[in-house]
Amino acid sequence: MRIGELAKATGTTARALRHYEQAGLISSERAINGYRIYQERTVVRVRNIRYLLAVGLTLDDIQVFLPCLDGNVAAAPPSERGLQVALERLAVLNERIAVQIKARDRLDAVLRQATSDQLHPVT
Amino acid sequence: MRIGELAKATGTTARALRHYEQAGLISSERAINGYRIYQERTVVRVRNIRYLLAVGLTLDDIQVFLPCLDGNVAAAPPSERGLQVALERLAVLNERIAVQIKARDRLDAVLRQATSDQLHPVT
DNA sequence: TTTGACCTTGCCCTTGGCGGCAAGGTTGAA
DNA sequence: TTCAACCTTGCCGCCAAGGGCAAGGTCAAA
Repeated sequence: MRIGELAKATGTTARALRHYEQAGLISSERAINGYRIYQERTVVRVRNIRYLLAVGLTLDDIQVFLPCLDGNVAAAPPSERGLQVALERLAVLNERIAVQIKARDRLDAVLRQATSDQLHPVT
Repeated sequence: MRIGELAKATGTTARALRHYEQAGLISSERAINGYRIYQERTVVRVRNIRYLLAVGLTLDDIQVFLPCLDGNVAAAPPSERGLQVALERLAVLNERIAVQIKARDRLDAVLRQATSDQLHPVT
């Protein structure tokens, strides 16, 4: 299949697929005219990539999952290192979330005070 | 006071202060030699800017808070529009947090399954 | 034959808050 | 005098995952 077809099959864009290729996550053969030709299993591969992206990993992280990208990622976990990376990423995510919740709460507090000031202005 | 002094007083850098000035958040007079000269109250102003940044606003958002940046931002809330912007920003923050929590939970689920697979390998 | 859909590489742009560097002027102190 | 520490403007880089465009090649159908 060609890049446009793969894009449609995976709900992404040709641009993104070239990006994944440049990142070393997928590969392709070339037709005589230079067009990229993908194998059927690349569909699964790309879907797994998208899944891991949606899960909060980066393209760089996903490198580690390469060996198992053609199967069911959610069911067939990767190597030790894959787990390690995923754990680290989980920690990063949790950290980020915590920071943003703190910010949210502070902003919330400011607003609460602001509106209460409006209701009960300081005379 | 000059820029370096202000930077130290507010725990930031000269580079950041020039950035805030370019964003129209602070202003300065110039000495004969071209050096920026700040008033004392700019210290409070910059601290307020930093506070609002930490709270999750952008420099652009903070524009709206300009009229009250010299007082206690947390205690003296801004105009209607300031509140509006803050509310919108709060919504954005909440949205972002929700998305990341979803991602976190999915990654968590993957890992949970992965480690349970290791504990109870499929024979 | 010519249109139009598809493909190629390459390169700049986006968001945000600065960091860092170049290349130069200013000043107080040793 | 000359050095170090300060300051100036201006501009590129960064991080991430692509978007978008230019300029061109390819191919099937009408």
